[in-house]
Amino acid sequence: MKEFIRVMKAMSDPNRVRIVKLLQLKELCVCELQELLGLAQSTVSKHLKVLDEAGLLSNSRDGAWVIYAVTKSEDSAHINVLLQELRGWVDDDPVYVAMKRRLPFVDRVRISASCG
Amino acid sequence: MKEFIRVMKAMSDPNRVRIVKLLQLKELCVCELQELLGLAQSTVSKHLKVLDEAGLLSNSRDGAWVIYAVTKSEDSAHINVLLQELRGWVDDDPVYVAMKRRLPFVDRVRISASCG
DNA sequence: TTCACATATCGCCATATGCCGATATGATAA
DNA sequence: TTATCATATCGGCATATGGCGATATGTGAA
Repeated sequence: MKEFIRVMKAMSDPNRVRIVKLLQLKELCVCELQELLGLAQSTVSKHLKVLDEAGLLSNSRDGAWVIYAVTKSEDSAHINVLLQELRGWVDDDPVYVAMKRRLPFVDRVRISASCG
Repeated sequence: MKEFIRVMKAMSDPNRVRIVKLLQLKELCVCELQELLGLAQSTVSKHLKVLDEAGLLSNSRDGAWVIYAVTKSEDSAHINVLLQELRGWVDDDPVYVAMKRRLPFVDRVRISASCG
């Protein structure tokens, strides 16, 4: 029950849902999400923590950046069903649509790749 | 988005999840749910309103009782998927298991059927 | 080491949520 | 009609949540 509630609570906020849906399109670092969402960095970080603790996201470091992605592990089939269902459920949210449009133009400059 | 958030919020409370799962076994009136959940009547009523407004439940009158049931309408395929997923997801919650065991022994006396 | 950037955490505030008791509404029985 | 039962709504209280700015931590560049 606890796990289920954590997942539902995690998905109970529009900005968190938008984060998940953006990550379903492309893995992103915190600062990219911050720019897309237009929220304070601390707020984005807190949202990511909530999603992470619900088992919805995974993350990895790339230099100074932390790259977040939708979890791909097969250990929670239920979560995968929910994420799959989400794809077609909330595609018409205007705020999300606008973010999606801006997505290609938001990119970090990778320090580790910009030495040359 | 709004509808999705409403559904997620509705499913973000353990007692509401238990209500849905009990109703998946058998349609019930408010007083039966009240006894099973061990909550105040006003609290149960409020929970039912939240679930109802999320499109998860339907209700009908039977005399003085209001009988609640899980919605069966096909108009929201997403909700049906979620409800179906819920069946196998939260079956091990001890509180729910105890309620399930008590379910056969909790019943209203239907006024309209107890005249003879 | 020292600086700058990316991220995480902390403290605070406004609002939302879950609970209850009290009360209003709806329906049946007397 | 009046009394009673079932349900819904209201008001209040304690806690949870989402937002921000300030600050701490982690990483790479100089």
